[in-house]
Amino acid sequence: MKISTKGQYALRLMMDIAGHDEAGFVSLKDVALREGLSMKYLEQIAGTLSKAGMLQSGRGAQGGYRLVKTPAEYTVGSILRLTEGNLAPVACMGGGESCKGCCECSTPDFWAGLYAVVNEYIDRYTLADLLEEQARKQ
Amino acid sequence: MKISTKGQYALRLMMDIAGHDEAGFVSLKDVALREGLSMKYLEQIAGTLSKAGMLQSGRGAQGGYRLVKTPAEYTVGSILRLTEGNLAPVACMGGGESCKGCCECSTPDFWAGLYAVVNEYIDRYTLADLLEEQARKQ
DNA sequence: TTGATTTCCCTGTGGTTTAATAGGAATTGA
DNA sequence: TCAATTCCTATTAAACCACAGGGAAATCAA
Repeated sequence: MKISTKGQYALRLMMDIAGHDEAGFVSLKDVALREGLSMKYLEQIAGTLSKAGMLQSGRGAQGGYRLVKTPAEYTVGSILRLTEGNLAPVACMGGGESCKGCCECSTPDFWAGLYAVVNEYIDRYTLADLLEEQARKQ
Repeated sequence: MKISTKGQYALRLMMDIAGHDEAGFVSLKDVALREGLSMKYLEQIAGTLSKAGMLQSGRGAQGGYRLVKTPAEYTVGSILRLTEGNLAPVACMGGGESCKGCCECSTPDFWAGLYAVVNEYIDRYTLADLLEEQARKQ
C-alpha cells in the first residue's frame, strides 16, 4: 500500500517547477539541488511526464521544463497514475472492467470500493492545493 | 499502491475459516484445497494471525484454526494491517507521529489525508460484511 | 503404543521490482 | 565552438514477494 518514491518525486518535481517557472524553463539540475534528489532519476521521471504531455521541455542551454497548464489544472491523481501505473489495490481490478465475479478475489465489491475511495481522494487535490498547503506551512 | 497477496490471502483465509467452523477446527489443508492457495504459504500467514491472537490454533490430528471472536468483530483493517505491515502511503508517516514538517515529503497533510481515508475505509468493513457480500453473489 | 495428521518454525530461493547510476547522443543558446 | 541540458538505453545493487523444503513437536484415533 505504498506510493513509490517515483510517484512522490514526480509530485515534488511538478511542485518545484510550478514554484520556479517565472524565468522560463526550470532545469532538473536546479530541482535536484533544491529538493535534494538524484538528477539522473529525475530525468527519467520528467521524461514520462513530458511524454505524456504534462510538461513541456526545452533542450540545450537555458533549457529545462515548464508546466503546460496552470497548477490548478493538474490533479494529483493524474500525476500519480502516470508514474505509479495503476493504483488498483488488487491485480484483477486493473483491467478496467471492474472484476465482476470473474476472478480469484472473493470480494470484488470491497476492493472496488477501496479503489474508488483512493481515486476520489487523489483526484480531489490539484497542484495548486498542494502549493498552497506548502506555503501555509512556512 | 498494491495490497500484496499475503494480505489478500489472509482475508480469504479468515473468511474461509469463518464459513467452515461448524465442525471445530478448520485445517489449512482444507482451506488450501478450497481456495486454490499454497498450503505452505498459508502456514506463514496463519502463523502471524494466530500469534496476534486473531486465530486460535489446535495442533495434531483434527487440529487446525478457528476464530476467536465473531466475524463481526474482525475489521478488515485489523487483518490487513497485521499482514501488510503499515499501510501508510509514504515512509515518513509510518512512525506514528504524523510527520509534521519533520521530513522530506513537502506535503505531509496530503499524505496524512490519504492514509486516513484508506484506514477509515478498511475499518468500516468486518469479516461479517464480506461474508454477506460473498453470499449475495452466489 | 503407533501412526497419521496438523501446526510450528526456520531457512532457502527464484523472480520481480525499486531506486537509482552510467554513459553517451542530440539539441540549443551564448 | 562550447557549455548546458534534455533524451535514450542499459546496468546494477538491494530489497521484496511468493512461495517451497525440511523437519520438530503436538495431538487424536485406532
